Amino acid sequence: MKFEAVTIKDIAKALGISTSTVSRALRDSYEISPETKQLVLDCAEKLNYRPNPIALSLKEKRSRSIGVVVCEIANSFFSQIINGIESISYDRGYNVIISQSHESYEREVMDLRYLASRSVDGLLISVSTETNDISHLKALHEKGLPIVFFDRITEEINTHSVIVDNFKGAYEATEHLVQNGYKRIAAIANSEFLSITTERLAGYREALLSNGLPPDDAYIKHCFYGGMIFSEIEEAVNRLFTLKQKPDAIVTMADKLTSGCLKTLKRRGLTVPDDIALVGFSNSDIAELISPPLTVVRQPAYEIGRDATELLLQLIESKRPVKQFEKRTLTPELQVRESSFPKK
Amino acid sequence: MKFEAVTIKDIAKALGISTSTVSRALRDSYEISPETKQLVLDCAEKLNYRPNPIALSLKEKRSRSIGVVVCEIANSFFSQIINGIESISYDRGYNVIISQSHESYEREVMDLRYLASRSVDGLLISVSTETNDISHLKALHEKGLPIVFFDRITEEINTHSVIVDNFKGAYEATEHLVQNGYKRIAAIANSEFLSITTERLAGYREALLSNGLPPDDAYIKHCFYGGMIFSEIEEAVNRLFTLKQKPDAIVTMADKLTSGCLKTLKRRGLTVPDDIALVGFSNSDIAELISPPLTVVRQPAYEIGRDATELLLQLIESKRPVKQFEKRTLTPELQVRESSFPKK
DNA sequence: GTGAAAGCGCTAACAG
DNA sequence: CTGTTAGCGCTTTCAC
Repeated sequence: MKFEAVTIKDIAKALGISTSTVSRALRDSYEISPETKQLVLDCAEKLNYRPNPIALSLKEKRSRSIGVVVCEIANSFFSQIINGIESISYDRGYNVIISQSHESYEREVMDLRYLASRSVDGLLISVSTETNDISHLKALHEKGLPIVFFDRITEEINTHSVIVDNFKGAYEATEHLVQNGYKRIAAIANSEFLSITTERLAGYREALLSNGLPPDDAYIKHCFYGGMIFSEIEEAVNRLFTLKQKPDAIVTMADKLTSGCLKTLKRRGLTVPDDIALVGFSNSDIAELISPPLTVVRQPAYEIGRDATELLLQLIESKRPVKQFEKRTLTPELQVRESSFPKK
Repeated sequence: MKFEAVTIKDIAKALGISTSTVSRALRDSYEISPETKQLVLDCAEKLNYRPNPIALSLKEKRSRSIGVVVCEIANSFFSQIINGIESISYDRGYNVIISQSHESYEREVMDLRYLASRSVDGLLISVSTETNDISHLKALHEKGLPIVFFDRITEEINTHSVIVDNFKGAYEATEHLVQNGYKRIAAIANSEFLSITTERLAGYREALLSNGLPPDDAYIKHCFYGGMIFSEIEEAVNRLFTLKQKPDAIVTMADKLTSGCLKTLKRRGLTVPDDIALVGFSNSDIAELISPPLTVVRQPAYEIGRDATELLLQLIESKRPVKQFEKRTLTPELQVRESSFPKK
């Protein structure tokens, strides 16, 4: 059930010339006479000739496709990133093959195996929250597969990466709460080894410290599965409320955690920000429609995708091995709304 | 900058046998002696041999990839669909190449040309809101490209399609409003020629009629760009408020329109549902967190993607031309929340 | 039971 | 300026 495509051979036959002449004419080679060129071009047009990318890939030993691994497509932050990835790849004639890890290390390893078997020319990845051991990535990298990390990166592999200033994002969110009169600010983050966790918690701690509030680890909760299991977030929140000194504000360090946390607070019948304030990393387009309108740290997701793709294509298309790597850091934005209004 | 892959040739050389023997051994052909087979298998294992999918594609004249065209990835409904598409394709060893039309007809045509040039084995598409003329799709279909439509379908091409019962979804949403005491129920929909528009508006009209409320076209507004331009929705809403008899409720017929409409209502300082009630098609995971919690028609998006992919792979892998086509209709669910609470 | 050779669509080195 | 040929990795007749 597949339609027969027109090949270079058909053109050659139609014109009574050799395939190589056709090939050269199509690529506008200087060796071909203008007349022949025109003839070939016209014929190609007439027969509606389309070069077969697979044959080209086989020849050039490149697939013109890149692999993308994210935890979840149906997450505003990542779908916006994919949007950015897609826009650049499309322009440059690359396919994008998307895989989801669903925050599972095991699934991530499988995804990578799959992408490698589809011989992608390069890889864009934000590791799963479960991923601590990155030997699967190292192996690919050592074999020469160009990789660019974004969002959740690793220092263990020397290559380009694109992130936002996570420290700053969390710092500003936390300091904003302090300035609005909140004193016992808790944090809910992903697993401990994730780069975004470390960086964001560092910003959070520093903001507390420089505002004279000693950070207390009892106020920091981790979600090992990144909130893929709702009960995980629920439990983290509930735990915070068992403390003698209940928190009066929470900073959530990722999209999924932000919505999950708010959901939990509501189910507990708490009013935000009167009972407890909330600021979270979130790229939801409807943060302003939420009740209460959410104060968020919003990341330039489209730009992250775009930049990561540009860097990756640069690696892929570079003639000589790239030795200098760039860690591009974009700036997140704190969007203040009601969920963090000054404490009464 | 690409790593050299192990080929069948390397194995042959290492073992001092021919490539055809290796090929046959790997495919477990009956013609090869068990000993040779084992030898080859072991060697392949040792060298970490991976078949080159591109070479296979060239030979088999199939790419093992399918193209997907949606208006926008960063839209809950579509990202959930893609999630479903991805899960099936992954299991069956197919790549998914995603393109976005951004609700532009022109862009859709370009996407299709691109996908065709990448020689996808099949196509999953939900047409853009601008798409009225589908000759570009017809051309591909006639050439033999298997196509499955989902969500926004067309009757002009005889093939499988997967939708939800749009009539029912809109009917229930509208009737629910009527039962809660609303009398002047407006509708905001996509462009007129879209299948979802026709079907949903039919359900809306029928619900009004069978409840003794004559439908009035002045209460129906279309967004030609599907709300990709926010001002479009804003204007639609504003127009409704210029009517002598202002509406007391709105039904929005798509995700983007729902959030856009609510945003507009809020900016106008209106309270939902006291000033005006709202029910909309939406697959947002945080509909319950919105202020007020939104009554929505939720579609089984993951299942739509899953079913559409199954049907497509069925077409692709079918030995004989398929003549019988299925229009699979899933059931949407009305989730009642505050935004449509009984009129006071 | 195994090997040699052709061919998928295309490019490129080598001849004229 | 154009044609011949080989080869990318793999499968598959066709010989032996």
